Amino acid sequence: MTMLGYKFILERIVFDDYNIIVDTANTFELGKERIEESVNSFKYDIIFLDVQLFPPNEDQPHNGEDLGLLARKLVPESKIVYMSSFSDNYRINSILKSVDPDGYLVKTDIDPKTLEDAIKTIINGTPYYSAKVLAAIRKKMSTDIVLDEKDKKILYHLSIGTKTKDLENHVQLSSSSIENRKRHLKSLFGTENKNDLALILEAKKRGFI
Amino acid sequence: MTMLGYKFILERIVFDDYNIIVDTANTFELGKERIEESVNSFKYDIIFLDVQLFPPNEDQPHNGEDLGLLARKLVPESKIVYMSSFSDNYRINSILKSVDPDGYLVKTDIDPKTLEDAIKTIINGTPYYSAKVLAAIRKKMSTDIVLDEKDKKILYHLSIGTKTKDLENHVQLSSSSIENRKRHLKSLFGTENKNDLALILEAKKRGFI
DNA sequence: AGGGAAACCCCAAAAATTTCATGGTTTTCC
DNA sequence: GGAAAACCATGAAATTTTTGGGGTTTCCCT
Repeated sequence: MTMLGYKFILERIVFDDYNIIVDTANTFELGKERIEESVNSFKYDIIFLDVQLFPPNEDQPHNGEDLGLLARKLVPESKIVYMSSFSDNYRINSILKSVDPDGYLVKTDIDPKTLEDAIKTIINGTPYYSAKVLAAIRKKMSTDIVLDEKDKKILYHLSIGTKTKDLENHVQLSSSSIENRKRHLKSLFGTENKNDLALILEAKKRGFI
Repeated sequence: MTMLGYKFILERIVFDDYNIIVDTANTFELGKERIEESVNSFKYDIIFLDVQLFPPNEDQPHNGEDLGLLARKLVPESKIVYMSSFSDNYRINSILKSVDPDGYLVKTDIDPKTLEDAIKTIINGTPYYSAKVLAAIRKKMSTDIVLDEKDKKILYHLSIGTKTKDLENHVQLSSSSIENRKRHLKSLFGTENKNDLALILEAKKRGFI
């Protein structure tokens, strides 16, 4: 439904030199096919992707990030734009890093007017990020805290409720090293001698989770 | 002259709820005064700053970055927007990190229309970065190379022509450690067994210089 | 309130990484 | 052609990180 809504809005935008035609696909497989077909025929100017194609409890292993990576590889000349319904910093940062899309729009940020702006900007070669995305980017750019993969994993697992003693199974470190790193993280985020919740909240506030 | 031009353009923008009045200051000292005065009287909604207030050969130790940091400290409620005439990634990244301004406009990116957009966006609480700035940000966000201060200094000094053997005077490392780090940098940037120029060009291309 | 699990802290040894001095080879440039 | 600079390899020293093994404190459940 929302996909069709966007198709409708997009096709009504008036351009000077362009005329918009929207193809749609509502599963990962269908999207993959569309992209693969486009390789040897008409390349899309812009490919819009949803970050989360399915509810996470489905047994589908693929998501919008994979599709973006595929598109980047097969049709690097097509612009890629994400339209995500949720806006957690971690996901945004992860996709900006791995896919490096030409645009990222959080759905609650956009209306027909800004969508039009976004498209015109992106066609023009300038990336477009909506307000919530810019906020996440800004947080990332203005911090000088850098975390390696292990630190990120620790934070992530703590945030989903994994117990410290069970972290060893996920992070490939001894328990005392994990304790060390947790201490270090807490000092980085200024939550020394506070509990894990304080650490997670601060890390979230600063866009690391 | 350009300052007056901006004042003129800004004061002609029509807002629904706002009415623009522009104060100006064309030296660091004057700008500092204006900001200090504003603390106990009328706070500016937006403070526009030029990155480079003076030609670098003047004996003035202060620049727009210092002024931004001062403003952040004295009047945190005022938005800060940089308008820079040059657009090297290093400077942009540095200011985004230290001052974390609400906007950054490269002068060649903007015209009266985008300036108006920028102001309305910023007043609205969303940061605004012009095209060249977004390009720099995008590069930064999509790389997973992280350099510490010493690496950055090495790159910077190499880029301005400092000889490797003279780097010891600037980086507080032994010459062989510098050689090591240079080797490491070249492998990070994929310029193994190439000369320094190749390294610098690649680092520049990726937004590190 | 009592007891057990988890979280937290401290320390010293082991392991890994980085730095450094040394001595050599290759490249650059006048 | 020759000297300076750049580059490379190696092993020892210094630094940082990891690890195990103590312990105490906090949390949580019945």
